[in-house]
Parts: sequence; C-alpha cells; structure tokens
Amino acid sequence: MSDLRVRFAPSPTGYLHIGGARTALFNYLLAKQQQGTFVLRIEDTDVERSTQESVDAILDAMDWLGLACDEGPIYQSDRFDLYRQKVQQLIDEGKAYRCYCTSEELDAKREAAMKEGRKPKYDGTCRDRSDQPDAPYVVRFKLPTDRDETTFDDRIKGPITFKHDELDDLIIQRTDGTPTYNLVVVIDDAEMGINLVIRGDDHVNNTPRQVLLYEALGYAVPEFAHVPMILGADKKRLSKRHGATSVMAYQEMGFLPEAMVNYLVRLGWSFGDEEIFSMADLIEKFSLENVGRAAGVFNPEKLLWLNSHYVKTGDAERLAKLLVPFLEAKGLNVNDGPDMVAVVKTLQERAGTMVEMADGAAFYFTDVIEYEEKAKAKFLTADKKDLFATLVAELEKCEVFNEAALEAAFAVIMEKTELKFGKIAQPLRVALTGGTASPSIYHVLEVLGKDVALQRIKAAVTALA
RNA sequence: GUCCCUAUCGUCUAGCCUGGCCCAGGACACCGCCCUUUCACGGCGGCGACGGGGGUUCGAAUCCCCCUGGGGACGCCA
Repeated sequence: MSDLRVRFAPSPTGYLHIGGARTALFNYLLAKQQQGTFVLRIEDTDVERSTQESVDAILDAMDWLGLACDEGPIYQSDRFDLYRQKVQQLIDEGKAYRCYCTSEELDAKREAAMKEGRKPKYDGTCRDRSDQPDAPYVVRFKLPTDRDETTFDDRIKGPITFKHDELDDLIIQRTDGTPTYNLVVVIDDAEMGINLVIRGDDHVNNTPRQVLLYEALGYAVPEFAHVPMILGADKKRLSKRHGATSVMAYQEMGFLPEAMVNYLVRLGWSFGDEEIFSMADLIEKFSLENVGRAAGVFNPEKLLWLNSHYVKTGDAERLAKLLVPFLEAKGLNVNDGPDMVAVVKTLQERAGTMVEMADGAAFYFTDVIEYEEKAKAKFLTADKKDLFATLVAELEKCEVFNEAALEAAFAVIMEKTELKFGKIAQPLRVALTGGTASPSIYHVLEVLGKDVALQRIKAAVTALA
C-alpha cells in the first residue's frame, strides 16, 4: 500500500462525458498501479444545478467502465459546516473579507474592462472597508501580497508560473452562504489527504489560486497533473454537436467498455507502438510521463476499430449475455431461437458493435423470413425450383448438421445440380437469412438446425417468382 | 483583449530530455492486390507529416529565439 491518494471529482450536472471518463481512468490506473487510494467525490456545491439523477448516471458509467473507487462517493453538500468554518477562519485571520458589491455592479465592471482590453478582475472595492452594512455579501479571499508570483510544477506540463497581478480576490462564499468551487476543492483535497490531483487542462488557470488557498489554510500543497482536453474533428472542444459525448451513449450504441477504456487511454497516452491494452496491462504500464501535452481529437473511427477487435476476440459466452438486450430492443424473442453462444460465434468477426451484431443475428430469431427486395429478385427465381428440391432432398438425409456432414451433402448437391458452390450458396443464403450477406452458409445451417433450415427452404420455394 | 498551455502523416502517436541510427516508425481511415460461397476477417502493398523564419552546430524533427496556428481560462459554474 503506497500513500498515493488520488480522486475523481465530477460535478453532477449531467452525464459522465468522454473527457471526464478519461481523467477518472487516469486516476484509477495510477491508484491501482501504486496500490494507492482512489477517492470519488461529488462536487455538488451548486445546489441549483446538481441532481441525483446525474450522480446515478455518473456512477453507472464508472461502473460500466470498471472504475471502482476505494473511498466515496463523498458529497460536498454534506460538508458545508466544514467549509463555513474554514471561511470564518480565513476572515478571522484577515485573509478573507466581506464584499458587498452586487453581481450587477461586477458584471458591469467586467464588461467595461473587457471592452477596454484590460484583464477583467475585481478592483478591490471592499477589500479595506471596515464597516459592516446590513446587506447581502460574498466572502472574498484576499490575494496574498508577500510575493508577486506563484509557481507549481505540473507532472505533465512542467513548471507553470502566474504573476499575481493576473489574479484577483476570488469569491469563496456566495451571498446565500454556500462555498464556491475553488475553496471547497482545496479544503476537500487537503482534508482527504489527496496528494496528486489529476484533472482536466481547463483547471490550469485555477491552480495558482488554489495553491494560495492551500497555503492560507495551512495545508500541504499536492502535486498536480493536468491532462489535455479532448477536441472534436473541427478542433473545437468536444461537445454534443460532434456526436455522442456521454459514455453511456456508447454503451447503448453497442460498444464494449474495454474498447472505450483502451481508446480513451490511447488518446493522449502511448506506450511505444502498442495499441491494444487490457485494464491489467494499463495498470502495469500507464505513466503520467507518457501522457502528451497537447489536446487530442476524438476519433470515433478508431474507437470502432478497437471495438471490433474486442468483439472479435471477446469471450462468446459473455458477448451472448450482452447481446440479449440488443436483440430484445429489436423486438425479437430470444427464447425460442438457436443457442445464443453459437449465434455469437458466427457473428464475432463481422460485427463492429453489439448493435451490428444484433442486426446480423436478427434472422436467427425470426419465424418468417422477410426477403430483401433485391435479393429475392435475383436469387429466388422460378428456375431455382430444382435446386431447392435437391437441397431439401439431400439435406433431409443428413442426420446431423455439422460442418463435415454438410460438406458431404453439398458435394452431392453440386454434382447432381452441376452447379458451382457459389451458385447454390447464394440462393440458399437468401432462403435462410433473407439477404445476401451472412455468416458462412455451413455455420448458418448448423446453428439454425435441420428443422428450421428445411422449413425455411420450403418457405422459399413457395416464394419463388 | 489579457494570461496560461500547446505544435510530427487527415486523426491518435513513436522519435525530441541524452543532436547523427530518421530523405521520420506504428496505428485508425483511405486506395490497390491476394484469400474467398456472400458479407466480413486476414495477408501484402500504396498514399501521407517534422507549421514558418532566424540562429547554435561539421550535422537539428531533436537545442535557443521570433512569428503563426490551435486549445484553455478570465463566473456569486465546476
């Protein structure tokens, strides 16, 4: 057990998105690798926007990805007393003060500053006032003046320095008495003993303020590792308009969690020329040193490729279980079809996602085959009558439907009909599956079984044009 | 606008710290060929990048500077 303590701290204002999942994953991997502790904290200080529904969605997604936490979830909304106490401490020590400026005034000043090309910062109006008007107030943290810059050494980006005149007195407590993000994140990370903060790039600018807060509160400053953002194909920050950004949306689209994990980790991290990593590999091989510093573009195509890899190589029993809901979503009755594992095995190398697999498996579970228009027109023609008759006659003779028996039967059929294999297989495929693309014809026959197969061939004869 | 970060094929990246092994390697996508009962899988091959300009050096993708591009932050959101 090492003393590494990391955390993932999402705010429950929506689903777990791709970017969040990746930072959660990085945290998880490092914790497991160093036998440290992975804490999950729910940042719900914004009472207005936080919902239990979002918390559940985030928990579900982490569960799906296999990112179990060691501690938590801890809710910040349960800890308001602690935060108030710390705010009071800062006020008592003269490190924070009440500010009576209204948000309207602040907005106006900010806008004016922007317009003049100045950095929009708080002008310190209330910083030195000694009166205590009977009016709503926020509490601001007094920017320390004992030095004029703050530096931290980012584990991914290296040393980063901010001049204090870029900073201002930030609000740590709102008018309604609730604490703000920059304060609580510091208190919680410190109180929870977090010694390495791995989070999104977008927090770099908050970090110097937080360092100052750690110092003001007498806490040890943790290490930081800021991971780059994920962008869409247009190099803009990844958002809904680029497609699905919710992790669980990918589950619904038929992606496997191991593919998502593999994809996410490779976006911005590499290990030589290797592409395929299991969670166990990652726990062994992941390191912050190999995380890139630049933002990366989310590439659904590569995710798909990884997914087909995992579908192809995955355990059929497991995939069979996963496939059921996708089949049911198509309104298919999975109870009176062929053996599900056998079905999966015929489809593994031809399906990119579980949705595709369900599409490809549909014919196994339908009583009445609906023929594709073109397929029917091309292959279910009147001249196929003899062929199908021979097919029925010879297949009837097979005692078992296995590859060896079927091959023997087809040898006879080819001889009797004087047709090449392809000329027989395609019409038969249409009869059996309704279309021209399917798993190997022997496998289809075998999985369907003698009774169903013959029944379908006979039905096709009736449908001959 | 100001500040912070960043920059190798279309995309993810190796290489950069410790200059020469790199007229830059792998993967996805794309194209072609092969395999083949369909669709796929697979195999083989191809296309394709060091953003620009200055330095330093015998020699730079690798070190330094400038420019440009991209991202982020600037909230009583997190």
